[in-house]
Amino acid sequence: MTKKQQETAQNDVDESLAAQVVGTLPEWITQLIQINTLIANRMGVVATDFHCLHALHQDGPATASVLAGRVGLTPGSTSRMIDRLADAGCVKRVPDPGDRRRIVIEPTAEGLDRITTYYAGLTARTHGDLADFDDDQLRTLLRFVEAARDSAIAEVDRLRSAQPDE
Amino acid sequence: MTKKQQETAQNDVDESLAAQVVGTLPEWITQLIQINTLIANRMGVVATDFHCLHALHQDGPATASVLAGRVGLTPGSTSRMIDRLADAGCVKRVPDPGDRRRIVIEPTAEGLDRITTYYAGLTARTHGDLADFDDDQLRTLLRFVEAARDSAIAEVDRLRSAQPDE
DNA sequence: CGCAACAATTGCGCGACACAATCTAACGAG
DNA sequence: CTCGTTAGATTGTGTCGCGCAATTGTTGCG
Repeated sequence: MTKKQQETAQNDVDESLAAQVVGTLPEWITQLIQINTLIANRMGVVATDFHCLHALHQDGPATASVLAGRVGLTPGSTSRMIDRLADAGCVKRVPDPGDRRRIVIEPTAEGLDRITTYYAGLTARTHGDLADFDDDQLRTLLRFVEAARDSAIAEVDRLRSAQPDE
Repeated sequence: MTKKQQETAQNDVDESLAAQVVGTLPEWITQLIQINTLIANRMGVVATDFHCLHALHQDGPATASVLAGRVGLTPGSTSRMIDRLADAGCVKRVPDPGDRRRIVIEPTAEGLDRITTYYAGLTARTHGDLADFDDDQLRTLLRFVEAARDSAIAEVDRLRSAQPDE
């Protein structure tokens, strides 16, 4: 438990710590999913809609089909989802002048405001949690979070492309 | 950018780093939700069912009504969800000998196996990500993840209890 | 011995999603 | 220039999960 450990001991602790981190993540994820659902319901939309609004915010405006690929929905479901988000005033359909088949979906200022507003509670808590860490530690956290995000993206791609039961 | 900074400069960097972490989290969450949905579909159940199975795994067996409270569903929906999970062989209903009204839901070994199996991909990636950090850094990560999990739990409680539009 | 309270389960309607068909627009071949 | 093909978005149709309310079985209290 001291700071100076042999490599073996350190490896043991290392694995134990890593396992603890990995074990805590699902508990965290479970709660985050709950939060997303609760926030979406408050916005008068479904969790998927909120997810879509997130995707628009993060990766920028996109057409319906591209958006369908991002959130993992069929084009038909995406079209109706856009209807709901548009009715809620969160997104707007912008026809593409260059190609009249394409219709770009972009979030409205109101839609983006709602994301930050409804997320404010969790954001504040997270900032509070981060206040306990110094600069170097924050860099460590950022490095991990970014790596975990990239891993999650890779895992989504794998699950999407791989055949079921394989 | 050097290691010796005035307090003001350090605070600036600090806030910037914290903001980066906070900003990255939603992107991560979005992917994690996707993964949960994809995994659930592969298991032949809905995302909510998988969520419920998680809750059983984390907090132990529970009755239907308690479970309903954990996952945020009505008792009726919970009952049918248990039907689906039972059909899939992931949980079993165990009558309480002491109170014949109560029926305890507990995950089967097969159900727990499926969680670890389907999560194996992401778990492996996460372990790979964590391999880049030393012991002290892992402690930092663990501390943050646990704090974030607790904050998420607190936020769920807040959103549940608070009135809509407030 | 009723009678209220509790726990789990169904009857019912709403709505989100997948699948397939439809419609418009752009592109390419002759 | 015209027609067939492709791409993109939308709309019928069915399925199914969920919330709400009523029902059944069980416990405990007066």
